[in-house]
Amino acid sequence: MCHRLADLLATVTTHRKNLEQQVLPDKTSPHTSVCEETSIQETKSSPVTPKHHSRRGTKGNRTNQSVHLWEFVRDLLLSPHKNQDAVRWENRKEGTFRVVKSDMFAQLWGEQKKNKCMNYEKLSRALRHYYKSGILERVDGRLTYKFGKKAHGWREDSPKQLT
DNA sequence: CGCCTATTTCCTGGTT
DNA sequence: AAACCAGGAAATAGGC
Repeated sequence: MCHRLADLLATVTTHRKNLEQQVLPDKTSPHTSVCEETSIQETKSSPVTPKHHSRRGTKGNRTNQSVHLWEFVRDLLLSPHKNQDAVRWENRKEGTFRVVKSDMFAQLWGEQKKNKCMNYEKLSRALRHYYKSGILERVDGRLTYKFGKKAHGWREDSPKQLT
């Protein structure tokens, strides 16, 4: 849920996260709606058919289906397909990449997660969490990140796993 | 149901 | 001044 619009209106005076404000019976808004921002609602009849892995094949198909953020970014980098200039390699060998269009970058992630309220601020926070786990490493320069030791599958000559 | 992980959401404050 | 970056906290969502 990402509709705190009512909150904003109510918290005009105090902006302290305390005060248990669990009383929000205000249903004055018939369609609180999600946080519609960019009214770009193309997809409707667009052929977004992923058309691959139709769940099955070898039995163990339950290990993961959620696609982690870093994998999503890696796949975006690896396929000039969708990635409309949202993110680009800075140095493929090093594993550094740069977010060119932060808005679209967040847009794409939002689509993937079916979250209309995604934005770069929140996406970048999730990315920052990766520094601690070693999936990403910090590098200087705005909008630039680097794959860490725990990330795999992004090298040009990487058969797959292999630390 | 509870625990756990991977984000997601929010926020304060600093930097470019 | 608008966009970013840094993290801490707390809330969620899905899996097990």
